[in-house]
Amino acid sequence: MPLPVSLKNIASRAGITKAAVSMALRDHPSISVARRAEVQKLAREMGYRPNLLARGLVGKSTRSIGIAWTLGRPISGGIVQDLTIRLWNRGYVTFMANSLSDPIITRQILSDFTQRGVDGVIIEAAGLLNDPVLVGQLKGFKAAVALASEIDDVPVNLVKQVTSYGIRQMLDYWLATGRRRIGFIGEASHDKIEPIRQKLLEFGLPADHVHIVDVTNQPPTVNYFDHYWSALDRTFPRPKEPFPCDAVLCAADGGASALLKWLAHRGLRVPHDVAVAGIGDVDMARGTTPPLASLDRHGDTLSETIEALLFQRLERPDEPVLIKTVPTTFVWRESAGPCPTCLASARKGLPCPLHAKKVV
Amino acid sequence: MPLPVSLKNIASRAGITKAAVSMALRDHPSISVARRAEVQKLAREMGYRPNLLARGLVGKSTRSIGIAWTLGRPISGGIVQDLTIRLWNRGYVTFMANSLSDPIITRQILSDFTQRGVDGVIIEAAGLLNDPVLVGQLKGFKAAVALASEIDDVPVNLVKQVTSYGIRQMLDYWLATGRRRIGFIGEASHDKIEPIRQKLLEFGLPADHVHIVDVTNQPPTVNYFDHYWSALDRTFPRPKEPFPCDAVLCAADGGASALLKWLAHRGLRVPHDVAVAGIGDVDMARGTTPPLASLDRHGDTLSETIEALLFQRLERPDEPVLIKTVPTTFVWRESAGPCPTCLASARKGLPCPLHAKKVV
DNA sequence: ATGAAAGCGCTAACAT
DNA sequence: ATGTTAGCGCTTTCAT
Repeated sequence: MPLPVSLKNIASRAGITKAAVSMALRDHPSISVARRAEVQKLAREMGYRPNLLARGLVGKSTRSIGIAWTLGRPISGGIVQDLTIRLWNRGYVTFMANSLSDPIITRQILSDFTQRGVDGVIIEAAGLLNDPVLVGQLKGFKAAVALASEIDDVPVNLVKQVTSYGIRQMLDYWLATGRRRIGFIGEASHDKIEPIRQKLLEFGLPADHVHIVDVTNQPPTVNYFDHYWSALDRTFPRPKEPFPCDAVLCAADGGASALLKWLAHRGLRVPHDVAVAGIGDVDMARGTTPPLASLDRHGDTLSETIEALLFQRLERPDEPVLIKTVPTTFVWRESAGPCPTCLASARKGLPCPLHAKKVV
Repeated sequence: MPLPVSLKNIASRAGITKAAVSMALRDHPSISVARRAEVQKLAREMGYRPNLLARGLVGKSTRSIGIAWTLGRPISGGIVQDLTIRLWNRGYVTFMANSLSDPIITRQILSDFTQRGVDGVIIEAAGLLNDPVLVGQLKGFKAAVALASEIDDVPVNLVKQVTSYGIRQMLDYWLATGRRRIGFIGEASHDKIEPIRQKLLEFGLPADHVHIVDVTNQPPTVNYFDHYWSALDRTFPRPKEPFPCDAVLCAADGGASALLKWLAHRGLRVPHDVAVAGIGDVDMARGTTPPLASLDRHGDTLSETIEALLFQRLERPDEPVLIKTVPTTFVWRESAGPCPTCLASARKGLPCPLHAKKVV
């Protein structure tokens, strides 16, 4: 293996100082154009690769970004991958660490990132932004972007996933199609439960009409199917008792697919007896029976926005912090009930443009 | 934000050299025990955090590992997440880069990793190990581990995923249950097609009896469902023509779930007319109708093995390179055909211990 | 325009 | 035993 060639090596070969070489390579005007070309050619021939550790030590940028994320969840996983590509295309390399949604671990991660001189951090901050220490750490970076769903008044660039948006769409549809006993399975976070309550109130229904199965998804959870299935068996141990809901939102598509099976197993028909929807809109949501309605988180928009806010801050550090919102949207499929387009068309006495034969 | 405190700051406060401080903090015997305690206390009070860039520049370790992976595929994604955690627990931080399975990009990534002085690299090397330049780069790291499925004679630690193992299990089962017209959908790589051919020959069937729909999964593919569905429509445009296979293996579970739907759409029953299996064994494989048989890649074993090989090399660099293999295993579910345990029991004239009522 | 000197924060090799 | 000097590879500043 060829040992690394440094500026000093080039300098001695060229008969000048390493400082001059450094400047020549970066086209500094202090070096004559002829010299520059000469040095650059030499560097290329010798296979010079700058030591990024040394450059980062003295320079103002390490061209690296730290990402602290709760890895392992199918939904947000794609965002991280996408971000990695986007950053690489901008000439930045990514430090990745699994925050496990834990404030202590996240503090350590951010501390490590600081010690490594990253230019910026991206943090998935579900609930973490309540920790003042953590927020203080974030402010220490040249640029920081948080992905959150609730907090507003935080002194860092924020991309806010408005989960409630899609949930409201979904509830409008469910309530309009006669569903009244709404259920929720998953981590019962504020941003998911509250919009349900609100919609119920809006329709003149009691807000405590939400049946919640609070399945805390410990971060390393991969198998949502079994996780939800056992939670359902635990919560509804008696097969003879009637199921209390006529529409259930699940916080994960994998869990929703479990619910579909579980309901069938109990002799309940979807969507006739119980409507079901998930969150995440993974590809296999199309592959369940019936196809699973879901909430699209718009991961592509999310990562695009995160990238934009990060570099906005990196390039113009003095401008005030920004908050951008990205909605979720309701993706209808059969598991949720009758096709909304069919319904709308039927109301006008027309056949459905999508399902001409299936007018309801 | 508190500006970073360096060894120099501590040194001037303590009235000694920064070198002495450095040694005191690391309990070097050259420093009197009393002084060590004194300096360590001072450092703690001042909130000293070593600059890892500087330490890496001079020291022999940056306590960082680079991962070059084809991100975005649901199967291998979990491995990366798991590795990130494992490395963090060992005190290492992870550089993550998306190789997109492209040799040129991967070369750049490895080059960048070198310039940043990583202690080791982990590379998902499907097909990449044929590139001699790339292998040369790998040898330049103190430790390198490659995850591959085919290559054997490569001078780096290798974790070999033996896909063929599970495929052979599956074909034994399919051929034993009377399936003869085997199909494959996905990227028709050697390690997947060859074991199918071999098994056919073993059973005295022509090896060209494999019907291949070569769906190249460009790396950023996320939506396997639609991808496979359109490939199926393209390959079999005429609904009236009989489907040529009685058993089909799909390279991705998401794609397999599309096949299930597509077959139903064509009026074919699964598993009666056509048996179906996927690869990856994602949680939602349990949620299709019928439940989807699959190949378990044993991601946990995979990442555990990668970790072991990496640190084995890091700690004992002089020992010869190792190759460890991890099999895939066939996970039976209804989509593949009748329950193997039922079959085995029936052969002995006993009821199936798993499905007592469903003896076939 | 050109080049030499200083220093980033740290640790290993040297003195005393 | 106790601590200082030298130097990692790079860039910025200062003098010519």
